[in-house]
Amino acid sequence: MSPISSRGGEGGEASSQAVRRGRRPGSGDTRGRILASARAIFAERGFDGTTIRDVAASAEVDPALVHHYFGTKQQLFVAAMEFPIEVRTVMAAIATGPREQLGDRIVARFVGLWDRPEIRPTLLGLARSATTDPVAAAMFRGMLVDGPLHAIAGLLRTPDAPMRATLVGSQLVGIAMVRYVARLEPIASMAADELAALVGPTLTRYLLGDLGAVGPEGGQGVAAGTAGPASAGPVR
Amino acid sequence: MSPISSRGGEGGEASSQAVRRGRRPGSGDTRGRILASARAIFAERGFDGTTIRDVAASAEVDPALVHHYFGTKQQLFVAAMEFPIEVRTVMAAIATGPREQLGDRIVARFVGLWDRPEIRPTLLGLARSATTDPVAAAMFRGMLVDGPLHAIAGLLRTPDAPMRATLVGSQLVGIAMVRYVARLEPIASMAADELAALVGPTLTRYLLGDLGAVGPEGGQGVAAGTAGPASAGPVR
DNA sequence: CGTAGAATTCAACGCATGGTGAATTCGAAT
DNA sequence: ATTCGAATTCACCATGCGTTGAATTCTACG
Repeated sequence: MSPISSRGGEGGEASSQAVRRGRRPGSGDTRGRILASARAIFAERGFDGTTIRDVAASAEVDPALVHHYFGTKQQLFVAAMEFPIEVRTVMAAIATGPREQLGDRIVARFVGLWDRPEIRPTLLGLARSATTDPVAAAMFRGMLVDGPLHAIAGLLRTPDAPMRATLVGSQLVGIAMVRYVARLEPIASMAADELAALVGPTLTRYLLGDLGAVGPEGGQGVAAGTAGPASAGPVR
Repeated sequence: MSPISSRGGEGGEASSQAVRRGRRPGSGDTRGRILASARAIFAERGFDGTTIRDVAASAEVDPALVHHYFGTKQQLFVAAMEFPIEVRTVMAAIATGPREQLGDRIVARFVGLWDRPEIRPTLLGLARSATTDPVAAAMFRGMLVDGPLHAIAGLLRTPDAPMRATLVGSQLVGIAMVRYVARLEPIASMAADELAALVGPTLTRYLLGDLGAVGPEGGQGVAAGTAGPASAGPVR
């Protein structure tokens, strides 16, 4: 398609600085450009749908250079999808405030993360690839479940904490899928705080509410008495 | 790997009925076997991760035969992921019963569908592929959103029905992802009715509850008063 | 200036993939 | 028995992919 690589070499034309090879003259942060391109394309098409050649083209670079910097495609993916989230800070912000709005704060932080343009491609790429690629699945899981959700579960003292945390995870994943992957209206275009007001109570109930006497056999989940946490009052 | 296609032809051994070609002797429903294999592999690896050769091998058939029956790979996908859900019946079952358990019934039906072994591969395949493939996305959307969700929204008479329905969709998608795709415990192994009891109230609130005075401009969403539909009760 | 090393590209290998067209074999109708 | 069409396979093609190794060009340091 593109006439770029038509390196015919016909005719004389020896010294008219035909093609550039070897190291580039000025050229700033090439490595960074590759990484950015990779992030964008992974976000758009997922792991399988992304080709190293596309990444290279988008970064205006030879495919071999991609390998030179980041070895295999999987390693490139890992490098591109890695980002620094200050889990500690976020958790602290979530834990602070009236408890009947715990869920609202979680949703707000969650959506707030996705709405940050430097972060969204990463999360999108992970989400798009996690359904297929095991590495992506592990990263996504480690980023949502083993991180914040585990921490949240730690805040609760009840034995059914894992279940509550997983319920929260399910609603969060659903929001991410509907709002950012599928882009279903009106949720896709909704303001963050509005969404938080709508979905927050769900999470609050999952975490602190009375989920009803459950328990398949022996009822280990009932332990929490009437409400959940043995501490003062669950929901206010 | 498999020594099957080692058609060496060494030595004499001319007439010992060497290799089978052409039409097979007895052979029942080959087309159906191909379809079943396709469904299983699509469910496991998604659209991108599935190769026609794998499907053919799993059905013990030549790859060309797959093309013979179902043209392109996309068409095979569409054929394999199609299934008859009696949306009408399901909807009727959902609409019948006490309205404060509307959500429970929805969750129960939803999970009930996923738990049926003939149907799960289809839904899994769609879910695994929808994040990447546009065709799969359209099918998934048409199956969940344009089908039941739209119908549910129709039951409500309020102007914010689409929003309520999409919220329901988000929680359902989240459950599907956590329970069937990611297989996170304890939700993955939970009994259907137990899950329904936990998540049902969320959906009931999304559909009928007072979601708080919302509205970016002009608060149109309040219409539902305290509980929701003002009519005698579309939900019985 | 000279030179080492990093950055960058070229050219290609090997492989797997989706797809095609002709050939072969069987079942069923004539 | 012959014939016709469906079922099934073979042998390919063209393409695109991830990856590699050697070559080239620039920068930085002595």
